[in-house]
Amino acid sequence: MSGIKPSSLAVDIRRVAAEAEVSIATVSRVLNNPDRVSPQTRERVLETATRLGYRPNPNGKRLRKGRAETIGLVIPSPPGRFADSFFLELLAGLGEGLSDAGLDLLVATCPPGSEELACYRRLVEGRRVEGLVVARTRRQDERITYLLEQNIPFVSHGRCDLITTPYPYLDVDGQQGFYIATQHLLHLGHRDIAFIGAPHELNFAAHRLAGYRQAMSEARIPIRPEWLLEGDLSEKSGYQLSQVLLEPPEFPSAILCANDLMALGVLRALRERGLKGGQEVSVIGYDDIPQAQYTDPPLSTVHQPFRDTGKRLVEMLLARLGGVAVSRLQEVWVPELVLRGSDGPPQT
Amino acid sequence: MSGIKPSSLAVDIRRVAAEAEVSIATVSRVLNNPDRVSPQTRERVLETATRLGYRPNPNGKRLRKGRAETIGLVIPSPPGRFADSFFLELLAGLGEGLSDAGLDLLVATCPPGSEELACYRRLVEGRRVEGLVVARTRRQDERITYLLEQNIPFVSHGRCDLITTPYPYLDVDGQQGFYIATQHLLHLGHRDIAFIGAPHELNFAAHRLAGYRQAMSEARIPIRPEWLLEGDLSEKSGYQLSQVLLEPPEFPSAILCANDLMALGVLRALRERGLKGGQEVSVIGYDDIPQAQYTDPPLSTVHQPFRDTGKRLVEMLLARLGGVAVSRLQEVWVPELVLRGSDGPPQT
DNA sequence: GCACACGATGTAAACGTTTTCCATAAACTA
DNA sequence: TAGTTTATGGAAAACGTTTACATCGTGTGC
Repeated sequence: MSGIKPSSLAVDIRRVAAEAEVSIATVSRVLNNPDRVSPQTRERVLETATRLGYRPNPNGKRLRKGRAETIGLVIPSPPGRFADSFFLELLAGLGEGLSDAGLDLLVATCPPGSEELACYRRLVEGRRVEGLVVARTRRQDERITYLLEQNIPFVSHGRCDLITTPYPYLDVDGQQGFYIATQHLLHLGHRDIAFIGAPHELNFAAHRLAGYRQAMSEARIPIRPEWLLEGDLSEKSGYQLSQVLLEPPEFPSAILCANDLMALGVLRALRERGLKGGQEVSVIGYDDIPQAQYTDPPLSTVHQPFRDTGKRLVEMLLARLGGVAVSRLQEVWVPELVLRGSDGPPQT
Repeated sequence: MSGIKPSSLAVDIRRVAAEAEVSIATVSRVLNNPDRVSPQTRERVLETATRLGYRPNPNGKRLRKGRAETIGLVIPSPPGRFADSFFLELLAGLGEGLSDAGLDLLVATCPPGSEELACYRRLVEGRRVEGLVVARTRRQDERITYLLEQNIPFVSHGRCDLITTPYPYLDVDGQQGFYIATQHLLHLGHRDIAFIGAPHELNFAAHRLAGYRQAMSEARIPIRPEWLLEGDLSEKSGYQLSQVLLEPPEFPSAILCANDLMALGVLRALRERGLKGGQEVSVIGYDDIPQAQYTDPPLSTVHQPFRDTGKRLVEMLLARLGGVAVSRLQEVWVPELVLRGSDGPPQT
């Protein structure tokens, strides 16, 4: 019951003050407002502080300042295995900027669904975080509305098209990304382009679909409804849906997938049928996950700079915490089409 | 500079006390030692607390209790892309148990190398966490020695063979895993089994290699040094190393890979050379990552229950925090060989 | 030489809890 | 009935900071 006793008592501000023969106020000032104390005492305090290895107790500080000094990220963790490298990359990007700013990163995981909002509530209403990053937005996202309602600083990775109240976001333009990708296929001569989309509640699903639609419509090519599918972003789902696509006597000459994982599934299905990806059927994914370079053929895809995104999200959140207006914290980045081996002209 | 003002003032313990017409001490007792207060006042306090939506300020509590109520995990984030789903799975497992225990999870990311220890120092000496989980241990792991020296509770995912001081760990027996896997190949009739290992500083690298060695030695088959390679766990590395393996006129009939990612690379190399994995060359990986089910052929591998591992790690850390002896917190799990399509009898 | 500002530091009051003491009252024991 | 335990709840002291305010020289302008 007693637990573990710390090896040595931690040194607190009093100790430093006593040792440096100043008041604790001065010690605090040296650390927080260095210019408000004379150079000689500042030096002396600084010296004793480092000598004693003084580290301000974060809880004392947080209590006094009324700040959590922590930002939160909740990661959905579906049952079963999930390898969404997206979140890991985002995490790496976030971590980089945060520790510099002296903020901690609190990560919560929760099964997607009804418990998700409860998880946000715990962080926000329990005052455990002073800001949040929300990722993988849905078209109508209860998390965003909740956070807006609570008036707590946050930044969103991705927009929510159905929410009109302004909020800070950083999005990568999925419509533009797939507009370019589709145009590329069209220029190669494709006309029979199928589309495997993402779950329609996800905001980016609509965007990527819109890009495809826009390019097709501009080229005056009608979209065949049976070639417009919706997957669940998993490799398996891409595999299964392409079975359907490849079944009829006439099948598409190109398949656009809303993410790379599904594209991987499509490539596997092609391989099984003895079809060469990039020759008999072109495939283009979205995200540029690490494996995309190593598929057979290497996957052409739309690159998302997840890590840079994470870094920028931190900057934006910091700005928001500093009081920068929401209107100045809305960014949309243009993604880049990276061509590898899985696309080519249609075979005649 | 002013930042954002909270929409409403948070309700504190005083407010609840006033409203319920008791002292703040009683309110605190109701929440922490419910049986030390009479049923009727307890009910009254509870009612007003929920009515007002009272949530104890974690920083007040932490300061008073001298506990961080937070455990830490530092994730190495090498520059460039890293898709180590391992950490994400672990995270999911950890998260599950932690929030139940009322503990927060602080995640830090840092580039591997010299900065890593500094990151641990920040968490420990800055009293930001009251316990840690360390993962992916090295044979001689400075993190472990540091934490032992600081006498701060932690649990390790994986052992450090070169550290003799006892410490709490949960490991999956890599030696046993690859012993079984190698035996399986031997029973199938293979004699020419190559091994692509992990970086030798990693602790599990030694174990997995030992399992392979043990089985080979028991079968009295000498190991050809040119078939004993070391990769860096990436898909690319597996691909490149298998180029070397497959080059000579006589090449191995089976390749054992210290992780699945490298096995994926081997499968790709095989495919490029028109060799069928599981027929011309058997391949067995380690980890059982999600993609393993979807490779061509599906990858036979040694399953690691990452999520369960994470859950158990939390239990162990909680026990450690509660004062359970280290000797009772050392577990080694036996992994399971899962056979899919990438292994088969050697071709004669 | 005097009022006054100013720079440097100390004093003390928060921040929101938990917990150790007490005080009271009620309920047993002898 | 006196004395002793027991249940209940209040008062107040922490926990380690930051910061508003007070203090005290010291130099400046006139």
